[in-house]
Amino acid sequence: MPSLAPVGNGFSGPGAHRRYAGPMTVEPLRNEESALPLRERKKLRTRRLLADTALRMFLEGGFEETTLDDLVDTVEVSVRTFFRYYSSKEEVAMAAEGELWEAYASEVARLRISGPVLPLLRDCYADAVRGLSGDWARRYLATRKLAARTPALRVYHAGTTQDLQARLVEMLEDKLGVDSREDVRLRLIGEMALASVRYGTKNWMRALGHRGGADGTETLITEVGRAFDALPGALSLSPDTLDRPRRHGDQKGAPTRPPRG
Amino acid sequence: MPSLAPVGNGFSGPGAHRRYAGPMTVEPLRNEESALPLRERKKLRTRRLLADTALRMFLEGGFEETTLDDLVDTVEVSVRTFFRYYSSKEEVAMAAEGELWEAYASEVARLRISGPVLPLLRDCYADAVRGLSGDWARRYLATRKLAARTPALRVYHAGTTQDLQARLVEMLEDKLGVDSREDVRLRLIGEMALASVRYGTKNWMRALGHRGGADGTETLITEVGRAFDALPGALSLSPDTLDRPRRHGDQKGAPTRPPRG
DNA sequence: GGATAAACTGCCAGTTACTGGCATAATACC
DNA sequence: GGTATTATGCCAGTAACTGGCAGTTTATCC
Repeated sequence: MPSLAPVGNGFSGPGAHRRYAGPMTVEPLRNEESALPLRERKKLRTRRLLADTALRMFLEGGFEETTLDDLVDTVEVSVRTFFRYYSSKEEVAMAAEGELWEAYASEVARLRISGPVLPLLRDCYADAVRGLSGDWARRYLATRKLAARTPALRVYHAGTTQDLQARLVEMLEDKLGVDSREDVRLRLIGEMALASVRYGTKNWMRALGHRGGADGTETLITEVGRAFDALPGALSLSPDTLDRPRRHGDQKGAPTRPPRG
Repeated sequence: MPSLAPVGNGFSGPGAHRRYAGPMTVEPLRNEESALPLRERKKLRTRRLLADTALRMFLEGGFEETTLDDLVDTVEVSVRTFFRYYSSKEEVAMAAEGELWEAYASEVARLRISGPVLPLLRDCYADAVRGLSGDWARRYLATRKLAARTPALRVYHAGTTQDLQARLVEMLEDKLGVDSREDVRLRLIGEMALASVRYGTKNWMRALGHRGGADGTETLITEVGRAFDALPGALSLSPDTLDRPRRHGDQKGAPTRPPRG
């Protein structure tokens, strides 16, 4: 067992249990969902109601302050049932992000590689976002805002991001036929792809914070794409190559760094 | 309050409490510690005993399986006291990494920037590692091995790494006199520095896994340095630029990716 | 050296996330 | 309409963590 990449069983609901491994949030169905067995539709409804209610309550009352009992009382399911849908309080809070990660992973999975890898990964992200429902962007923005002010969710977010990255690298290994342990660049590509996603998303949040979130989807894609494209230029960053005049002089204490050993 | 960067109060022991924010593991004293007030030395001893014992017990009996009561019984302190030294079970397990992060951050803090930033960050890492005690490399290797097989610790690790990155970027902003929101490259530099650290460390662990961990310190520095230097080459990765002949043919299911929208 | 102040420690009782087991109820299948 | 499947609820339990207070140890001041 090389690692513990997220499982991703069929979809939603009662399934595996493990304590804190990668979440398995999925929800791949959007339009096809009317053609589902009645029971499945009910489960899906519960699952969404849990995520939506949780997000709303956490935003209003705070993540730590809002107890799981509060949530399940509101949704009117038992605690035990909650844990058959989500494996932790963090997971239900970050459900929207879980959907994105799943979509991204499955875009990369269907990818056939020719040409430079990094732009391909950028396009996969765009396709993934476009594949999500119209309501998604709003939920995701709210989710990330909540996470920004909640330490436990920031940690959880970092964890799922790392998991996703591991999955991407693994898939790229297969597709390119190389072992990431032999070619340094492969794993670094994974790092940089996720770095771009993180950074682009941060800019997106800031942009949408002021103007209302009209069409978040396209803005998000633009920002993340911009981050991807900025990578080569970032490598050579030095004081001399800065655009804007930097304020010289006071370096905040600490003289030039003396050698340690 | 822009974010919740780790506090890093003086050193060790009973102090702040918050639930899950950035850890504050420090232990900056090594040789000077004999010249400490008696009480401080005692605290330091307890703190180290907790970390060492925890690491040993977790490695032998598993992180989840070993309970906090087991630990405090062995060390012979009360549970309440434990939480005055470490703010979570995860933190005590990853204490060695906490020390590294603190050392890295303080190296960067004393940095005066001239020339390309990335090589400077690479050297800071080297200096930080060299500044840690001789025992440290062994503890760190054990810590990371434990984390590799423990989901909760992988998540925690991802969290602290993100926190460190945020701190680095913040410090670079100050030193360069730019706002990372205005210059994309600044934050991406942070992403890539941490990416190199992560990746280099991974290689180090693999290298030291086979041959015993003779002098881990220098090997670690070498591997991380190598990862830093490989960054520019990684950006252009494409099937054509791969060194080794890639196995063609079977792309594991999934035909060429059809456009989604 | 002894008294006062400060800091560290232990105990207790409580909250909350999370889990296994089993009985019950709802749905699918025939 | 009867039966197998599967989701749900309840119960009791564990383990991480926290606040409060009392007791003890160390620093400080005289």
